[in-house]
Amino acid sequence: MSKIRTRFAPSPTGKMHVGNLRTALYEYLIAKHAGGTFVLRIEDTDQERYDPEALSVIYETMKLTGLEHDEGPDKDGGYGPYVQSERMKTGVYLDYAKQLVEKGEAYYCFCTKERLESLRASDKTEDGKEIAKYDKHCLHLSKEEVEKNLAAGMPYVIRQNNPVTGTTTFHDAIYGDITVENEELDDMILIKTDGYPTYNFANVVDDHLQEITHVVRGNEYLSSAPKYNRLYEAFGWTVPEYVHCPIITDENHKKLAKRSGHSSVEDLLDQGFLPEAIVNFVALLGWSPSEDREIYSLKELEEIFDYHHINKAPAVFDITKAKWMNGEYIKAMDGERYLEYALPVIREVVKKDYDLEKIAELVKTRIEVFPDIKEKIDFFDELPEYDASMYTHKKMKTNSENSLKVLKDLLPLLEKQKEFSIDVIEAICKEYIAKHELKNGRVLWPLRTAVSGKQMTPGGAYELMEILGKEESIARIRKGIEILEADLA
RNA sequence: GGCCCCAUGGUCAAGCGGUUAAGACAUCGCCCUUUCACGGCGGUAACACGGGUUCAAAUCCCGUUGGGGUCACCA
Repeated sequence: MSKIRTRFAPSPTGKMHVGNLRTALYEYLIAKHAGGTFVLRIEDTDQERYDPEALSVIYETMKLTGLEHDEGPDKDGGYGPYVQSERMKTGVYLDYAKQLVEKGEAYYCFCTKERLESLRASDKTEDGKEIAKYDKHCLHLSKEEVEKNLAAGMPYVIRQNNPVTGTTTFHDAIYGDITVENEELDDMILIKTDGYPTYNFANVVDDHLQEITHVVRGNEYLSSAPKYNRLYEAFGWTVPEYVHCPIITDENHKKLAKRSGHSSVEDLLDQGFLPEAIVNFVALLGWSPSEDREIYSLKELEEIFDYHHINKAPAVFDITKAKWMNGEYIKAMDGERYLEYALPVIREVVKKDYDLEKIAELVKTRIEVFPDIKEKIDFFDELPEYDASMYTHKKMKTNSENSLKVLKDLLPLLEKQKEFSIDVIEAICKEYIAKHELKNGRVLWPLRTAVSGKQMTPGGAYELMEILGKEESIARIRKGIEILEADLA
């Protein structure tokens, strides 16, 4: 068996869509699983939408997610160039297109855009949708006419010449054999007026020349696959293994689009997702391992990935589950790297001179994505306004009166302390609790409330007081006493 | 609208003719606990419908319904 070669062939036209990432990931996994080669090829045949920034986004994303290519524009493997605009300069696409013309599998077309538009306009369905299928107008041009037009420098395209009878069948690893009527096949453009090949054509030519064995793509390409297939057959080339993946949709079951807010890797990164969590999650969209497990590193995926287990049905991108998974990754992060991510977020909220690392530690098991941190620590810099009713907790058996007593009793004990470490604070409280034979909650609830002004905090009274320090803690307890006294008055 | 694809809980999904129809997220309850989380335990919840084939169908076939995709000198 020949060596497996897969390729990721993005167009640098915008952000990296999660569907693209998944395609890239599967291509990568198929190659790596079999010890094959993963190629990066840049398909920049659309000079109008070309965006140099998008190009760096591609490299950046690949690097971040660990999908390292074995060959590409920056890594020659003998199958270059790996950028289509550069390949075009070699004239390959035009040469191959001409070969097809000679075989009668393609033809020159001089139709203007205006004619094509009126063609579409004249062929509308009831609901007003256009049905676009070229009418083979230029197929019937005589050789002389073609030559004359060419010599006159008339703009032209080259179109594929599909038969109007019979059927075409192609094979897909996931969907099996699919057959369509040739009548349905549009004579798609191979070479554009600007001389560039279309994606459709360049893709086939390059995949052949670069000896790509497995072609993964989203199933939105399923309907054009027969046309690609005909191209391979027209050339007499071996058809690669097609692997069409189910589409990724939003919660409304529509193709995941920008408006969802999380359609691109960039969006996800901005929202505080970890690259490895994104990879893990996306791997499991439309594919599942045979064992019952959810968390996989890229390395582990390489070992177990089997593209035959890819699903057929579209998959909803469930941001809730994605967040859960990200939370799992955060919990498992090593301290140093965690801080790299957490600290900047904490600094946005906490400007005072507190021990930010301690705050980070408190919050680590309580977040799913990093921005979650913010609302959990907003009480550090400034004690929020709060009501005396916060001191009343049924289960803790606390109310304004007994809370007031606790705070008043504890205040002098705490004030005495020189060192305000968690151990010292805890010892004082424990002693007080024991002495009065109280439940922990009876004293710790009021204390935490006073010190934070919130009903939910990361960590408890001890941790918070230690971070806030003696001065601030005492001040907040005093404030609490004030609030309670006002309430009872 | 034509063509193509798809159909197991709210979501991701196991399942390949005989199962008490897994598991995960979400949700609900309990335990742990100074709150919230974490962790642990448990519950609710699914084979779209109708015909076949078969001793036997979530699994195979046909139809219906529903959903999606696609119909560019974009990829």
